[in-house]
Amino acid sequence: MDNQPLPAARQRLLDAGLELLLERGYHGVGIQAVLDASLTPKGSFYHHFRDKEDFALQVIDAYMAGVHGALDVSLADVSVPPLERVRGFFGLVAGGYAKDGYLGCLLGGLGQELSGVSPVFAQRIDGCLSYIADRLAEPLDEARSVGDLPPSTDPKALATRLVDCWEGAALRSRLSRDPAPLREMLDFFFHAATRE
Amino acid sequence: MDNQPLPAARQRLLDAGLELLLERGYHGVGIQAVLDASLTPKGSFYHHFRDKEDFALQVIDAYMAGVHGALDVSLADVSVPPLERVRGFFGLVAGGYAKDGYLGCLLGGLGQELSGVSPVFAQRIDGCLSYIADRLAEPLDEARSVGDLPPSTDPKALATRLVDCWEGAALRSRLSRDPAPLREMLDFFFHAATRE
DNA sequence: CATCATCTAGACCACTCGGTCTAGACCAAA
DNA sequence: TTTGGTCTAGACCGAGTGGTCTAGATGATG
Repeated sequence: MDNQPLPAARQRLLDAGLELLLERGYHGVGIQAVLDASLTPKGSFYHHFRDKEDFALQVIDAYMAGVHGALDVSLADVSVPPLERVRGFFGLVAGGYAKDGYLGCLLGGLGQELSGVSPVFAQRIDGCLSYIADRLAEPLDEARSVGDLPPSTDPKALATRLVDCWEGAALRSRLSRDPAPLREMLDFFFHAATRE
Repeated sequence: MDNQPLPAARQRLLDAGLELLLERGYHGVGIQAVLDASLTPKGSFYHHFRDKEDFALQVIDAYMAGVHGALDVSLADVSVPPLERVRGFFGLVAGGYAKDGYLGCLLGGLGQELSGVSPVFAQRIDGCLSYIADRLAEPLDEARSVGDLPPSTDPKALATRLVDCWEGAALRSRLSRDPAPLREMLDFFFHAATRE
């Protein structure tokens, strides 16, 4: 059902929306701006999306598709030590941030802006972050098994902490348009987590 | 010069703005909503503030005045061990979050929403976070001196990491309207930082 | 060709936005 | 009492918003 190639206009709108929402936020982007950026008339927009909220939620889905890909790529190679697989994931993500000029993470941006008034967005984005933590918990558990993390480690809790702290570092990176907070946060985190 | 009591209307507007901006964000709050919430006519608003941007920046100043107060209160008592002073600060901040129903931190909220398009807000908010880290670096340095932190600790870097990770936990707390991410993040952080 | 659903095209609408403007209330000083 | 600055009061404005509507282009199928 989803295997047919996406209509061109729909894909153009999602691509433009991803870029614009990351830069300007939900209320900072008018539908007209998305239309202009993607050279698409308004009729097409409302054919493919129910309204602006539906559009933004589908942009989040598109963003998460990229995250899923990065997770699959990073965590698949079991010949790499588990902690390095986790770091590799964040390396891929940071590489994505670089392409946008270090505007941080769409989940953090929309989450901050909308979660005060929209339970729909709040739950959706909270679920996305939980999903990432769940995926990361597996290699962390493996790392504990092979002795790369202390036996007292709770992999799920550690993964949640890692994702949360990453979002904080992503905010700081966005404020300063600088990748340094991301790398420094990972250095601290892995240094700290491996001690006990 | 600043010692005279603030005009009542100005204070009412700032109070209402703080609450509304935290909940709905910059573009989610119209000036009319601030006027309605503070029972103030529009003429007063534009008498006291140049425009909406100026207003939001002054709301940030008001927010930071509270942070300064919390820092002063928490860090002053040298009879308390330095690491407990730092934790005490975050305890006060978390208590403030509780009063709003765990909507997180205004700096994180406005920072995410506006830093993509407004260098003014980006630099202002980055400066606020840096200031907090600077203040926290002092007790962390003291903790290192008395042996509560490893000698290899870089107090300024550790303080910056702490503030960044706190902002990430505050986002998560906002998404779920739950204080747990805040406490868990602090537990992890202090456990980790005190190991070598 | 004829039919019909899908998608493009953009004019149009009601409404809200940030911001301006004028009028007047209030009060201290002359 | 008159003056003049500060602050309140809200009508008003142009621009832009999200969303609707009708018309037509397109393309697969009978």
